[in-house]
Amino acid sequence: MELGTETEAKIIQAATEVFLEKGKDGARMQEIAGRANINKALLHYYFRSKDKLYEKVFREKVFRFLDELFSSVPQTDDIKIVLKEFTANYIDLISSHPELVRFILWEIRRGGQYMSDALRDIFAKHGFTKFPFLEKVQNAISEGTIRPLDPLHLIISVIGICVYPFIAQPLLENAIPGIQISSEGFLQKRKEEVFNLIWEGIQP
Amino acid sequence: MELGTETEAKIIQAATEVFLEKGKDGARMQEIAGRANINKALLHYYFRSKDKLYEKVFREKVFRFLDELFSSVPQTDDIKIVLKEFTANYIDLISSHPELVRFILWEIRRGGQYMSDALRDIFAKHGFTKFPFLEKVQNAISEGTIRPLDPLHLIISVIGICVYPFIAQPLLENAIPGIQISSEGFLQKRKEEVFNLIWEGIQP
DNA sequence: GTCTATACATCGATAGAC
DNA sequence: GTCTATCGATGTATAGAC
Repeated sequence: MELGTETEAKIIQAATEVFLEKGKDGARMQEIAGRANINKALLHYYFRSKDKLYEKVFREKVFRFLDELFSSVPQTDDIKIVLKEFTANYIDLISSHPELVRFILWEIRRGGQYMSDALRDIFAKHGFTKFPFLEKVQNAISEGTIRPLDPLHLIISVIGICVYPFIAQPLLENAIPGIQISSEGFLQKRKEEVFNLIWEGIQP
Repeated sequence: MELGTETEAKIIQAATEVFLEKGKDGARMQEIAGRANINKALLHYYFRSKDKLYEKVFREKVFRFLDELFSSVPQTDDIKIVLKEFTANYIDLISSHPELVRFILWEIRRGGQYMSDALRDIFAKHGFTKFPFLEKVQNAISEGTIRPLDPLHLIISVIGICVYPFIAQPLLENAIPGIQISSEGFLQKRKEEVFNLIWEGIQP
């Protein structure tokens, strides 16, 4: 388990920037080398190919993101607190890594294999056998805290509600004058509206 | 206003396929020519460059999609019917073009200019001055049919809920064994769960 | 309009000096 | 480890015969 050299770190840094901006196919090894202030040959010395470099960058970025995401699932069994905190944390997390959304979208469009692998790794690391959410929702239904519903669909909806504004960010900011998705004001309001909609939507 | 030749249609068809599969940068003119059963030279005869061809394909595809989407907003003022029909229609529409959705979203994260242009054109064509939804929601709030909330956030949430399963489709189908996003069973269930969550979520 | 042949640039990747 | 130089493949685009 090495820490990696300084040059390696510079390459990863530069590669991340370029891959995020241009996508895998649009990215050029020349540009990555340029931003890292080295030459192309050195890129291939450290990482064997463009594919390997991309995989390394993607895995690292996404793994950290998912790790942070799943660490933000509250420990309590109180479904109201779980939902409130998770949505707020999730929105905060995404808003502080807006570029990453594009990266992940790109990868999913390509088939989503890396993402699935990363998810599996995260599950293994945290010892999950299923979405940590799922069980809490099922329990809440059994106890009658929330109305009967399909937990899987609820989770999909919650994630969709949280993540969509950031996916559509350029479009929304272009189509709706004055809106600023990443502004503190919008995020604050968004968290309230999201939680209210979901919470009211699942009352018995 | 010509109808275009048969060859032109073949090219558009092939180009659409390849661009959707590989993205703009990943697409190769050679492959497009191959699928259209012509040679590369003819591509440049009909469309001057790869850029022009891409723009043409994207604009056409997206315009039709948005046109269909906005045509599916029900005419009635009954907010319950509006929501029920719109979500159902929207989910149906997306499920019949899942690759297009992922493509559009990726394109949006690239800057979204084409999309914004297309949106503006659609608004102009239908004579909208704002989201047709917005006014209906505002009226429903004034009449007390639904609780006070921010209409803009509601719309964002509704769209997010509908579209997200298809964005994450490859990931979901990989991570959750047995799930089939585009299957009739899932879609049917999805429509019910989505409407229930939203409708219950906005009750006074 | 459609083809073959080819120009020209750029890509990822490698060889070899230091 | 780091560089220059360059390879072979492939990309977009064009010239010119038919």
